[in-house]
Amino acid sequence: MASRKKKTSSRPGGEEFANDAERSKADILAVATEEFANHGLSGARVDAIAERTRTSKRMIYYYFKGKEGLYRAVLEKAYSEIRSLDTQEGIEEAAPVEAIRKIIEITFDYDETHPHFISLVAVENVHRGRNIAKLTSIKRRNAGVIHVLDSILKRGALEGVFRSDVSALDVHLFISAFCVFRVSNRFTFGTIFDCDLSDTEVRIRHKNMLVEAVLRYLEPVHSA
Amino acid sequence: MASRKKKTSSRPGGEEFANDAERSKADILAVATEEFANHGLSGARVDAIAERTRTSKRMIYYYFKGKEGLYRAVLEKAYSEIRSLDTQEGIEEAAPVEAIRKIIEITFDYDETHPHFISLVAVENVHRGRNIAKLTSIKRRNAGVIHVLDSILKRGALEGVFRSDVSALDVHLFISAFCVFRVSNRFTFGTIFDCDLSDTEVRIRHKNMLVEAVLRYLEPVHSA
Amino acid sequence: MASRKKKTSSRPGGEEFANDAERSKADILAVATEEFANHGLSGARVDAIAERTRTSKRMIYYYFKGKEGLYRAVLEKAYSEIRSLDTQEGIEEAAPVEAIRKIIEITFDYDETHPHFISLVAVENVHRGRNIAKLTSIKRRNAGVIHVLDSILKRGALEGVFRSDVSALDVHLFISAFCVFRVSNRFTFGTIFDCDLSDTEVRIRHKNMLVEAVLRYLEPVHSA
Amino acid sequence: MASRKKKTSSRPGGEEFANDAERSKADILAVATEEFANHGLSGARVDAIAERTRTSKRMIYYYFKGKEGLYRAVLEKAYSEIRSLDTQEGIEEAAPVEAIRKIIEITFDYDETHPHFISLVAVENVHRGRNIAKLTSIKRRNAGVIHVLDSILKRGALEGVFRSDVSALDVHLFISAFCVFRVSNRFTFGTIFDCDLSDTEVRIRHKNMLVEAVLRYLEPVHSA
DNA sequence: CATGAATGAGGATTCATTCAT
DNA sequence: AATGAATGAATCCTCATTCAT
Repeated sequence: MASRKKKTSSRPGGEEFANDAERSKADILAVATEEFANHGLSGARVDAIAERTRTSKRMIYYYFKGKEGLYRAVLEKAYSEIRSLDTQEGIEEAAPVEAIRKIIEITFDYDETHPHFISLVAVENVHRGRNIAKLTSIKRRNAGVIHVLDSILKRGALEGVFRSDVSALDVHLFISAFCVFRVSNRFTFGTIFDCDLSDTEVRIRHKNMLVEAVLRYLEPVHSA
Repeated sequence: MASRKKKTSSRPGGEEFANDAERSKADILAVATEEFANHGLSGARVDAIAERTRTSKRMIYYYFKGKEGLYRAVLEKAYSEIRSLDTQEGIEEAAPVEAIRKIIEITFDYDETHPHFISLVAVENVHRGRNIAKLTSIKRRNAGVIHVLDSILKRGALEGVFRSDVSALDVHLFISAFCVFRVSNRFTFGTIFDCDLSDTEVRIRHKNMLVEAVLRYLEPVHSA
Repeated sequence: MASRKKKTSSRPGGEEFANDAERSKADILAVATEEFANHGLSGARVDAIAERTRTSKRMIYYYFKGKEGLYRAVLEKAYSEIRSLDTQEGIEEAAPVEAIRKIIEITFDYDETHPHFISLVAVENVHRGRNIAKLTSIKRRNAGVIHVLDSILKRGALEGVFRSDVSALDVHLFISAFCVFRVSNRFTFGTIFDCDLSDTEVRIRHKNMLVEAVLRYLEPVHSA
Repeated sequence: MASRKKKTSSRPGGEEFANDAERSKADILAVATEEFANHGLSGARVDAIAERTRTSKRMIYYYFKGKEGLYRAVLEKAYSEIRSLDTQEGIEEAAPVEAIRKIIEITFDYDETHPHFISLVAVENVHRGRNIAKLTSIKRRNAGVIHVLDSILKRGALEGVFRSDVSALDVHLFISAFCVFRVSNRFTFGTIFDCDLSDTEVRIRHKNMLVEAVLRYLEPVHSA
């Protein structure tokens, strides 16, 4: 994956690609991500992907073995690009309530700005998660959120601001459900209820709504 | 007069199909629903559908014009089968809190027991809602929930048990997001976080969680 | 396989094909036989076969599922066309020596006039008989020769004109080896030894040679 | 002077290769022999050959120009390895009958132990001997058998133990046919007649059978 | 209203080979 | 004398659809 010797690298250490091969691969992956997100696994056309690429169809097979290999690479890349919450500055140190708010906002904004990723996940679920099951790297990386959430919840419980009977996994599910659904189902929901979920005002309202809902849910049981 | 077992309808008015044509159509639709849900729009094979059917491939074209027509019919049927909340007895009359609980439980259970429907909606969203936009009947039927919710929310606000600054649409989105996500993303979520969302215990916990979260969210703003 | 209803048959009961489907299949098989015989299994091109056919490439897949299916059909047909010695008139009744002579001549002439069949068998052996193993019909049909030979050898032994210590299978192998080799290896043998095995004079000489060799071999052990 | 382990030849005159180049060539040829024998000319894959080799695919092109060049080199090597009967000690001096027996046994054993060679010859015949025709060296080398056989036959005729009306070429064909066929057609013959021609007992029986058949055939015409 | 046979157009993949160094 | 990366040109195959009855 990393560059080895080629001297076509622009600047060592920069964001640029080490060489043409890496650049080509990235080019193919970018196009393929869109195609798979917009047409599904079977609906995406290798020809169509190749045509929108700087390279040829042959290269897709050279680099990714086949359509399915490309799809898996796309899936892996999409999942790997999620900036883990672990690395987000300030979350671990912030007050529990603020940390939760921050996590929700990051999640909400990420999903909002990465509809292709959301689509890809939908596609993968239609295919019963067959491919993601084979990509063990994804598992390790993404399960990290749970630990972060867990420590915040525990801290909040100790401080008396959160109830102590909720699991991090459930909270994550709760947050994800809302953030993902808004994006994944924007077309059917928008059509049926004549609304535009991508509208800025709506987006802000929904983000606040989720924050409020989660925080209220996490509040310790009201003393009578 | 060349058909063989024409007009085998048992009794008009019963659950039975009016005739073989209707029975064949329903047969095709049932199989197609599964295939489209499990393989997506492009992934589903007309041959595969025909093979699992009592009738022949030719009939699919006869009844539904083509693959896309069949897909639309499947989509329409899936949406039409959602028992509208309007018709659910007791909801309109129940106390607001109970009505909300009831609505959530019905929604939760419906999605839980209709994964094909959830899949189909996911498929349709991958295709940007292109087809559902053409099926106006769906719009009319499904928008009904909003009215029911709206009247409950209004009633709750009047009675002082609900805050008055939330829209029915947002509450519906909130509820749907959770219920749908649990089903639509069960494979990726289950794989990444090593959990089984279809587990009975988990299901009950989640259902209660949603009820509690929504009701807490709807509570009037706490007086300081 | 047999005609069912189509009325395109020229004359019922004649050598003609029952309908277009059968005619097309036979057409494809004839061309494919040549292509597989001349280029091998991998060397034969589906496109090339289709082009020399009255039908299209698509039909090959329709009728024979794929290239391998076509190859197997070709193999089966080639083997099925060997007129079994059982049905040859006069052999069972003839004097043992004459029967053997007749069998050799029939075998020799058949192989001589069916180089494509010989080639096909060579191709199949290069592929370790993988396909013929699956065509059980061939086995049944062709093993018949052994019974005929066996009864002749037994009769000859009883009459005292043949020795009794040779098996029908070995005699068949002996005869086949010579007849097949002359055809299967005609190119390498012809090139290396600068001779033309298809020359009429040579062919006659070889046929007589084989007859004489087999009959001498079958002679009862010379009393000293 | 850029090569790494150049000129590693151990001792001139030994069995070792003169250098790495020769060793690489031999390595490629050995692998290619198997691949061409087992999959035919078109069926053999350059990639597959390269993969099983110590060197890279590029070397095949470097040394042999291309797939066909490699095939020809394989063919040439296979034919060149046949130890000419000329060099077999004792044959020319032995009594005619013994010489014939010896020749048959050598031929029989060689073919039996070199199935890849037999396969290669079959492959070459499927391709109508196109390539062998271009390899004149093969012709010179292999035609030697005929001279040896011829002198033995002549000697036998003079001594009165052989008839004088048979040509060396025909006898060679006769012997080769049996020996080659047993190996080349072992799969189809074995499958159809449910027998294993590689069985030791069968092999011995067949070898004796051929010796006896040839010698009986060569016997002077029986006086009445 | 019903159907088995046929098919054009396009889709995924593989092949032997060459390029740049 | 040696090589890893790249590729144009086929090649096999599948798909939704229509035809003829």
